[in-house]
Amino acid sequence: MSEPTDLRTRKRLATRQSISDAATRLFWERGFDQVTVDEIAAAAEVGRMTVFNYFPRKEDMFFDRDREGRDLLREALRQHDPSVSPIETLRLLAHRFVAERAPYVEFSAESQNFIKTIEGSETLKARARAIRDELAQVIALALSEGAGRGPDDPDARLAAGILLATWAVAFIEAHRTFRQTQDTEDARAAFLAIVDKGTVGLKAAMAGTPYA
Amino acid sequence: MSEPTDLRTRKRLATRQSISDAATRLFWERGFDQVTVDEIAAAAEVGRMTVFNYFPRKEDMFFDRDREGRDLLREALRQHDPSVSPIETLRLLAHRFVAERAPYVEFSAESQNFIKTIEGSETLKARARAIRDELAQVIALALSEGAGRGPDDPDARLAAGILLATWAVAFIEAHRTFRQTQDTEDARAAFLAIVDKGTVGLKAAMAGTPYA
DNA sequence: TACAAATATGTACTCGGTACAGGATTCGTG
DNA sequence: CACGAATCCTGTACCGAGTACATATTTGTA
Repeated sequence: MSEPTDLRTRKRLATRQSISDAATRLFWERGFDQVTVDEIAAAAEVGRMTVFNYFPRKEDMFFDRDREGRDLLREALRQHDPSVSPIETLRLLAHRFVAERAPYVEFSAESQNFIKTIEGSETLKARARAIRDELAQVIALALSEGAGRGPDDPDARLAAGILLATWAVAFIEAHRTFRQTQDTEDARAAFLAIVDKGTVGLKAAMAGTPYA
Repeated sequence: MSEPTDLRTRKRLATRQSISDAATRLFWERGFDQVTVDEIAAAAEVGRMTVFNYFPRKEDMFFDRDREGRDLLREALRQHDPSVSPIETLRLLAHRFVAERAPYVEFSAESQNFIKTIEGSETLKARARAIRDELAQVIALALSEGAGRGPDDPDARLAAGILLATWAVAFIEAHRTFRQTQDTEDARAAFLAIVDKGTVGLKAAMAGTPYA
């Protein structure tokens, strides 16, 4: 995490950051679809190919921290307390994410704009759905592995699917709440209320499995 | 439903069908991404613009019956027996769909290829996810409306989200089962087992709401 | 038959993304 | 310090989906 002394990597990270910053600014100003990759390249003062070198898809400049989120999730699941059921662990994890204002799980004026930008672009919505499915797969894998079952255990997949559906609805509802009340605490409460409600169902569905 | 005597509409439908047939054949032969719209137009003996006239997106030629499925769902929910809970109605609906071999809910050698084609194309997977979300919205709307709640009632959204997650997992697992056993009945059983398991959870989550 | 509406198509364009190849910079080693 | 090799940056040329716009053709109707 400390500053790399390596000039090459320092430059590389700087270039990447410069592109990301330029892209973020332009997306914020005009919306995702109203910005071309050429404009981003020009704004970041790099060649067009350099942009694609760092961000294979245009959407990757927007969802820049999705890998981070996935790793965070995987890590949290890997070292979970064996005396607590996996599903309960995930519920607590959601609570912790909210409390700690984890990436993508905060409800503020800024995150409001984030949502608006996504909703204004079919491409971004598609990518959001894809990320959601990737997260479900990560969780399904972690669950089945933790239970000593095969990698495509149907129960694990069902649990992960229900869980991500719950989180997604909670996420959207929390932002809707914030939009109406402008109150972060209200939004957090709405988020957790839905997560808890979904968890009740999830536990019921997983009764008799190692996941409940 | 009967043959329209109108020449104009007859021609229009014939053209549409011709494009759809050509596209289906080519997708089947080479996979979605390996076929260009120009090739489809040539195979259907129409101009390229005509293709886009009937199918705004290339994916629409593949998921040609998605509107049909949505309407079917909406219709089935509109006229549901009030003595049965909405969620139970949806569970029975899933059973009925399987029994009646509704579009997209069959497990055969042919549908196997359908799945394989989707899995071979990121574009098709993205579209499948989008359709899934559209279906969730349809159900959420039907649920909230039936209960006299507002159009974005969180409970309805959560129920719809969990339901579609369940159906999606059931769908995938059923196809995986079929791939292994080549037995349609096994696949159906796998499908319904997951649907029922998800429904148990859904009812638990929705306890105290009008949907359970 | 003449006219309006619906349908079919061509041309030209935008934009995201890829293949490939060459140029520049930085790093390690003698 | 010099030199080769790896890494990074960039340009050119291309592909394919999708759109805008204009036009031609066909069909229904007065």
